[in-house]
Amino acid sequence: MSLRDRKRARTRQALVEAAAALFERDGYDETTIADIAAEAEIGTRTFFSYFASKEEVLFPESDARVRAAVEAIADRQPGEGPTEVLLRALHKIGDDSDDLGSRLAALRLRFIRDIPAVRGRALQIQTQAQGEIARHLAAAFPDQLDEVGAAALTGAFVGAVTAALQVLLGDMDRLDDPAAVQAAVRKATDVALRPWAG
Amino acid sequence: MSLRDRKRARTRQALVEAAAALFERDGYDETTIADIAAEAEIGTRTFFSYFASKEEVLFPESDARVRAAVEAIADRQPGEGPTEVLLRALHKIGDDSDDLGSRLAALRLRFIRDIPAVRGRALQIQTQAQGEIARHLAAAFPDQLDEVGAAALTGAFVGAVTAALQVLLGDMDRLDDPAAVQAAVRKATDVALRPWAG
DNA sequence: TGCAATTCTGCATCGAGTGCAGCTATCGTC
DNA sequence: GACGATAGCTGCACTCGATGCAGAATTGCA
Repeated sequence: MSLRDRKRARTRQALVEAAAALFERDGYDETTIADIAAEAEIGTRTFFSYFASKEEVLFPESDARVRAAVEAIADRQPGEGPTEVLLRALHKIGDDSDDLGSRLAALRLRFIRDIPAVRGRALQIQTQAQGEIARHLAAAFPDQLDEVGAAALTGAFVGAVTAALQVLLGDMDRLDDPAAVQAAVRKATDVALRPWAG
Repeated sequence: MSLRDRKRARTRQALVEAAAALFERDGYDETTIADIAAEAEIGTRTFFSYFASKEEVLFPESDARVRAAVEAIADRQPGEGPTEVLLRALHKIGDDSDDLGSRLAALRLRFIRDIPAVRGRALQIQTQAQGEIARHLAAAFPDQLDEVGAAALTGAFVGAVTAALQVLLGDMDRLDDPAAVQAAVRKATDVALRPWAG
């Protein structure tokens, strides 16, 4: 890893932390990109060479969950069918929401709930992730699933979990309590996926 | 209905049609709100007293589908369970996509696919609709469903249909062919809801 | 050390969206 | 039909997100 790359990674991290701090202190709308860039000690213009928009800085690891799911699909046992594999993949995602304790994760949840632009971006990321998972699932079970069937199955699972989670988190006041959020995630996956578990 | 209201409705309609015409001719990004307002012969500032954002003008009847679904839930037969009612509601929505033949509907589909901001807004509208349907469903079956369960069930159905439809429309080049789109919608609902139909 | 390739940065610009203040048109009443 | 009251329309100024561009600064490599 060259000096350039290391420096770039450090600057990126600094931007995420600066944004988190300012968002936390002043709120999302009240924080401008110029503020964030200044806090991270870079030029305003340079922000956009790290993140394409203001929302992106809230989702710096947006493909981690897809990787986890793809991994779970690849690790399938000989006897497993598509449903079991997908269930395992989603449970895995739910379990190792590694960064859930971070400041950024709490902010993200709050802003997804409160700021339309952030909610829209989150939904887009989720839709894209869902599509990629579906394609991997279809590729893993070519004789049991076509593209459309895999998308429908994945959409059903993800849609159920997301909707349940939304209700559970919707009337929670302390989104910054990792244990409570983790419990909600677990309950959502349990409730949503129960129909298929048996 | 007063003169004021009629005039307002007419202006609103004029804005939708002006936007459709300009979007069709020049594309979404290339059309400014000032253009749309000028075409509809109102001041630029006035646009925002009819639509809160540029995307909104593409979704002028965003609550029609929710109304249809709520109606279907209200019309339930004595013997029906939540699943059957919800299936009927979603099929009804899929069937009477009344405006599907319109210029605006074709544009909307294309822009949902191509323009991130529009896609984000569409996903938000869908999420909200889904939530309202779930609440009505929970209210209709208070002893069989709680809020979370109703959300999960609705999310599973809507998620499945949406994901299937996305694949089917994704590699379609003529989104302005109402028959083809209608066929895709029908196929998506069939494929996605088949697991529950039996 | 010096050259080439990236990266950073300020500047100018555009468009979306908001607050405000004044004007115009409609409504209900006399 | 005239009248204030109310709601809607409009231009203006402004903020902020986002992009293109060109020059300065930094890093990689010979």
